[in-house]
Amino acid sequence: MPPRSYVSPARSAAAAETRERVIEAASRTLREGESIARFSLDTVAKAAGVTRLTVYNQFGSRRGLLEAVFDEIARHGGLHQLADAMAMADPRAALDRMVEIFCGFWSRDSAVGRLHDAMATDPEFAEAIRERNERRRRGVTALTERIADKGASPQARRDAVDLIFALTSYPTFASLSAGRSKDEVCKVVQAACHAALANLSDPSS
Amino acid sequence: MPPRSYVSPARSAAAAETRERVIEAASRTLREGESIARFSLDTVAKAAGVTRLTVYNQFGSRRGLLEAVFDEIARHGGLHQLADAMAMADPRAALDRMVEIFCGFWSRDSAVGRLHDAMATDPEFAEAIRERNERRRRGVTALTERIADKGASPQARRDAVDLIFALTSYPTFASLSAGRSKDEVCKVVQAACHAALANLSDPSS
DNA sequence: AATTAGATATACATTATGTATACTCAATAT
DNA sequence: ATATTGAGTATACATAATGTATATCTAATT
Repeated sequence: MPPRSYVSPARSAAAAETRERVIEAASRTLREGESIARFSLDTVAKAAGVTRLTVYNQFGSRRGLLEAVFDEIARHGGLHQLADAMAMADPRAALDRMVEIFCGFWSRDSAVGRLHDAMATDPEFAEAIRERNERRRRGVTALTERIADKGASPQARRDAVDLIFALTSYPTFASLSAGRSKDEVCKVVQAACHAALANLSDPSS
Repeated sequence: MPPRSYVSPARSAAAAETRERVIEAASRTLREGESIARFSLDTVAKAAGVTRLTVYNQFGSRRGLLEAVFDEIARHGGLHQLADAMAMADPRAALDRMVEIFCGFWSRDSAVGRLHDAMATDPEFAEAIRERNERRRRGVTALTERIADKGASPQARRDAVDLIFALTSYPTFASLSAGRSKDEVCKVVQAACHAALANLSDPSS
């Protein structure tokens, strides 16, 4: 008697909707809660109107849920604009645009801050987020290579990339956000990035 | 029958020694453990050869212990050199020295990284650490004011201060430390700080 | 009409923090 | 000398969170 497994459009649609509802409840809980420490699956489940076990059914673990929330935020965070930015003719303008896009991303949903907090307590989640940040690093590297003079040393290039990577990170954005609008932070970061690149084109150093 | 309370030199000395031993065990546990999540008072107590309740006796809470560890690290972290640095005649040289001192501090004991992780889960601990960082901010502010031209706008000064504050923070240090020695990180940060100050003295912008 | 996927109900194991109470023992005070 | 005190211990308990296990319910499919 072979099991007659099947896929059910109605069922999987309902499951997908449940999943969405849980993710929505989770990001809302992250946004409104004052610390990642108070973020429990129990709270999320209640907010979504499901059982805690349903959350485990859908995401496997707390970590799985957090990753799903991050990916959802990333989907609506405007990162798709990066492709256009990278395609710009002027690499310096492209970098400015990239900074703008990431400032928009970091500021769009305050849950990203809480997710960065979650990196501290869950090394595997931290690794997952770091991997997602590699895209930003690759973008910075590509633009830096396009900007750098032929004579610029590999070390100078690496320094510029790593510095710009740090400048465009969430922690830097959060630090500069005290008393500044998103656009103001953006300008400060852009200026700092310009300065980081100055060493690569001006051989006077 | 009034209670005849008293202070015992021998007892309080023994208690102080116990306290030291617990702090030492805690920082070692932080250093060797791979995540703040695995840092429990139970582990620390066993490592120190005392009971968990003794830890509560001495520090009141997990948070109290973490603050004590941070303060102990700060005591031996070379921050006392800041006074000399601030007294230097050339404010730019003073800032370079300040960056050097903080790079030394962040790199001296890897437990500081774990303590910064603990900020994510405990808002009150985070606030306590932020207060201790205010000293750095004040230092940066004072030096920036000494460096800035008379014509530099208040906003430009604030931007420089906040950027340098972010550049000299632990997260930036940790980010730049991937594949770099302490001294190499120091040089990168110093150069970035110089660039952040350029806008304040060169009216060509 | 039987079966299946998703969700629920209930229970349990484990790990932490934090509090409470009674106890041991060496260091003090009278 | 002897009672008392402070630091640490032993044991127990309350609470909260993650994660696993098992049986059950219900609507969608075959």
